[in-house]
Amino acid sequence: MDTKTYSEHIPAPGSLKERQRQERVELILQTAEAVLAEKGYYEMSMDEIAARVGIAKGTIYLHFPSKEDLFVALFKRGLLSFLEGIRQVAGQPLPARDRLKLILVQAYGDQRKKQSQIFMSVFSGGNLRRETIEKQFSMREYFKKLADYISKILEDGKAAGEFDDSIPTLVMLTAFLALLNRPHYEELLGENLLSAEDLANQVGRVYFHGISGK
Amino acid sequence: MDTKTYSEHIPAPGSLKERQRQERVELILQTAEAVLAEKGYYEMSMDEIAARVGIAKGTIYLHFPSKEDLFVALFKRGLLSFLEGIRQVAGQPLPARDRLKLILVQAYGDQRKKQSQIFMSVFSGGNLRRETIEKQFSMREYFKKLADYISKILEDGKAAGEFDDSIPTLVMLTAFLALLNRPHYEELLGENLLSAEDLANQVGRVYFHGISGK
Amino acid sequence: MDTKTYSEHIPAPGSLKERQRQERVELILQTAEAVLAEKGYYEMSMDEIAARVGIAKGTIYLHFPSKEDLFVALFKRGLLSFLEGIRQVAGQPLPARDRLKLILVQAYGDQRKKQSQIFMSVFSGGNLRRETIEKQFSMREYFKKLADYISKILEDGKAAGEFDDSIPTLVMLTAFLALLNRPHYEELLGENLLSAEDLANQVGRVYFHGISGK
Amino acid sequence: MDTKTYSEHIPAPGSLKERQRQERVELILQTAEAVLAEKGYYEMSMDEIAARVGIAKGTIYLHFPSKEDLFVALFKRGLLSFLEGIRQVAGQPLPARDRLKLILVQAYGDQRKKQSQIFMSVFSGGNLRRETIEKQFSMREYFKKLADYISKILEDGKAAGEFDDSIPTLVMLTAFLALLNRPHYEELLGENLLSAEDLANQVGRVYFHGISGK
DNA sequence: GATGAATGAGCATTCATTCAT
DNA sequence: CATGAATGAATGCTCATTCAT
Repeated sequence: MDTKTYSEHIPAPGSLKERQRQERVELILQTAEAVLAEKGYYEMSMDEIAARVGIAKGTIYLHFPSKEDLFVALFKRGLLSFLEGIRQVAGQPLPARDRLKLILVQAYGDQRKKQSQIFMSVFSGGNLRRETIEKQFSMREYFKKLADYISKILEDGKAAGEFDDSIPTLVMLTAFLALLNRPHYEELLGENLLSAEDLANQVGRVYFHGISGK
Repeated sequence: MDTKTYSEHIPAPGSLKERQRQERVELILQTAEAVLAEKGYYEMSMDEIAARVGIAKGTIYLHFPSKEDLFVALFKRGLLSFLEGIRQVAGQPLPARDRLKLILVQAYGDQRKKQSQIFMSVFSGGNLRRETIEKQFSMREYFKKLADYISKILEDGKAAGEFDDSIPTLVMLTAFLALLNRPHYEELLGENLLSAEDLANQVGRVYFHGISGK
Repeated sequence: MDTKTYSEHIPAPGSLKERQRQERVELILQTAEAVLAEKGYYEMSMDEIAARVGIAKGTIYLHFPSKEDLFVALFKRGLLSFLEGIRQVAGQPLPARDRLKLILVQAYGDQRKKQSQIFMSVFSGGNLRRETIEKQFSMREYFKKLADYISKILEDGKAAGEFDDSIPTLVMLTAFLALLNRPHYEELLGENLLSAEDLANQVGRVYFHGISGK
Repeated sequence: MDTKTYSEHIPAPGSLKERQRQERVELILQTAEAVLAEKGYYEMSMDEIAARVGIAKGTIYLHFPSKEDLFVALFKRGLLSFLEGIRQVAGQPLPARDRLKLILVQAYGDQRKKQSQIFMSVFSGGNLRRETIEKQFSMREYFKKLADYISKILEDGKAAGEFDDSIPTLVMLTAFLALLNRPHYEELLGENLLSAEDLANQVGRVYFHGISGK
């Protein structure tokens, strides 16, 4: 333990104060999210976040003990949000392939969910900050969950005769995970970016049927 | 302008001086590559590079006007190396699917080619440093080439009856590009990382035949 | 001006309110004393004091306009406490040398009197915070008193034939004052710290008889 | 080991570069010494030191890895300087009491030696920064030396019949060490501060003969 | 050309103090 | 009166970049 908080106030959960605090924290998180998305971890400065929120720098430190902690909070939020999306999809009474497609859609964009995006980008961003995150909470457990949700869908699909049960689930999973990163290539190649849905459809089509001729 | 060194004095191309300069530049690039791979852009310091090369910090600035320029040089190198790998594969007298699998292998690892790795990691690392790079040279042109090589293979495949010619090449291409990022999930989920080849096989299998039952 | 609280409203001296205020102030002083003794001025934080007392940080500022003022109040308290100890000793019907020895004991330790300790430590701590203190109240007057008490004892001793009256009282005083600082050397050199009394005895012996052979 | 120096340059001991470096370091030390003496550790800022020296802040960090290190260097310097003074005095062919008096003079002032002063003030300044110092080098060993030099003189004195050999040397030493701190009382009490020599004479007189009447 | 000491803008973090509730 | 969230000036430290030698 390193923190030197002396005043550990535990306010009533529903009180006005507490609600205001929550709002403040939310505002900071949203702003930081935007800055992080724009500039990345190293170029996101506490000064800028504070300025954009319209508060003093010190105020951020009232809610997050350090830049790293703020970042981890952001990442965790993204991860949980992403996971929650998947959980909901996984439980829906739809054919396995439709569920998978919905997951692709979520991963590819769904602009409403910048949170997921943050998660995805950090996530796929190589070794960037991984160490930092690990120090604070175990991602493994959450990734296990993620993998479990997807594996479950895949197995549902096999059971329902939708998917070829001669292919090991793990292989299917691996390929699917590889597809989750939205390719950055597009921005570079092309004029018009595909919508999350269109992209998911194209990718999904291949995922399900492959490209081979008969 | 494409050259990144800014020596005003252009020595005779084959002279001793010039050869030594080239070696020096090469040494810097290789070292920086290693550091970049280990620590990422922001934690790669000019001091460390200089120390590892065994030259003075100022000397780096004789060859690269800034850290960003050095980075861009590195990235470009990686991109060209990757592209060259693809060009070679594309030209080989192999079935299209084998050629595609070789490309996957190259993207997924091929530890001998740290250069490609650098390229891939930066590349898939979200917005990281993209701006910077764009300022210096147009990636678009190179990506166009990359896409062209792959599209060519896909069309070869269609012509040879290997691939389903009712699927637009662009769709195939999009899905293939989405697969090029090696998923980071592995490290998190699992015990044993797959070799580049194994991973390419699994992913390739799905890419070619899909996961659907008949 | 000597009072350090700046409440504009002066309540009836014996009222309940006033008594509670006094208690509050006393509690703050005691706590601050402890923190100051433990951590020193710069590492004593208003947050910690408030937390230890169990009040809000702002409340401290109701009674002390600034950290410096709080410190000065503490110092003054220590000084007065030390002075009071000396006053009591000075008035006792004991041989001069016994009274001096008691003063040494008080200066060297007397663990019960943390207040005196605070005073002594700040006091002997070089220039530390002197300016600050001077801005707020004149120590000179109190030191004059301190010197007067001791000089009086020394002169009592001369009159009683205990001390050599060919030595100017001022010289005796100077040497005595020099001895009042407990040497920190001990902690560094040695195993077992002497008790305040043992140290006073040894130092006193030399003070009274010197170290010369006959 | 924590340092991240990459370029560990080992220059020729007598080279011009090296001499310049020494001068620079010396200048920083002297300036820092002055600031430390004026303001104490916590209010000595790296900015101020740099400004006074007329260099950039970063330059200080070229020579001292942190503020703490700078401080420790300063303290060590003071300690060694003080010790060296004592060593020289201890070896002189003078009566023991004259040697002790010289040591008092040195401790009390000798304005030329601000270094010793720094040492003395930190030293007597309570717990201030002790921890910090200990982390970096063992003071104990040096204090042992200091105590040894003085003990040696005391025993010389006993052997020569100057001092009463019925008093344990340790007692003599303890009292002497207690006298080493120049009393701060003076500044407060009096108009005219005594010169280091006058003070040493007065204190010495009492130390040698005590204040008792016959 | 090399060198590496010097630079200084930039950044995370702390904490005494204020003031709206 | 009491509170404690908010403030923001201050500070230690880093590191890409420059330039005199």
